Amino acid sequence: MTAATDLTHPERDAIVLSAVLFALSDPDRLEMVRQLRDGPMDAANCTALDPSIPKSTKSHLMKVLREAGVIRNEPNGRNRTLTLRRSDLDQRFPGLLDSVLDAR
Amino acid sequence: MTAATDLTHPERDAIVLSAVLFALSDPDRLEMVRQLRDGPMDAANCTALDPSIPKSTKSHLMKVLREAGVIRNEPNGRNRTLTLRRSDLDQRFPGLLDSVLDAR
DNA sequence: CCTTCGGTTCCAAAATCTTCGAACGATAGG
DNA sequence: CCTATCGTTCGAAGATTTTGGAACCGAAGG
Repeated sequence: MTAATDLTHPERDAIVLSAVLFALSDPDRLEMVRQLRDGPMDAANCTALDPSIPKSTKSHLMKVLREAGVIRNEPNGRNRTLTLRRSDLDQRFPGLLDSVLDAR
Repeated sequence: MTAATDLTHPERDAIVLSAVLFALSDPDRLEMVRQLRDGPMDAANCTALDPSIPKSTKSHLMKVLREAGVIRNEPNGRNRTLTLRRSDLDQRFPGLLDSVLDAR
């Protein structure tokens, strides 16, 4: 049934460089990724640069990151847990994520 | 009159991460950057994935890379020399360029 | 000079992305 | 059950990018 709770994620080997770079090229999306650096978070606590954006907009930002393979978005009770796909990204594109996150 | 030969380039410290990631997120642009990895090239020899694209389109691809601070584009006789701004990028975002170029 | 050879600029059309309200879905709690 | 909460999906409008033809520009060569 592909309920709204089962979102699709690309396999590690299907992650595409261009899509990852594009996903990270937006400041709001990058900010969210930075917040996930130290571990998973509930979506509610993970905010974009402007925390007052509508939820549909925020949902779309998460979607771009998820479809690019940057984050995982899984149901967790009545909210959702976001996880940075660190090891998948590190294996596929060694050094990329760290260099982006370390950039000031 | 700011001749067409004097194109503007951002200072090293003015290079913005988002713009660099965006510029590299296009396969055609990335291909051109890869070709510059081993040294400067004449623009005529540096091609996108599809070598038959119109010259105005190619010029636009180069513009995005240049304005993001990824490449330098300087007049050279009656053509132009493209140079990857490797040291500027390495100083500003250590490891980023290599990790992108090393990605298969 | 005049022409040719790269390449840029201008401009408008097409394609893609972003934004956000409204409707919907699933879960936990009363 | 019923409801409130958190998030996704839909759809349409707005903004940004991409594309490519036509005009233009400077440098080199006859």
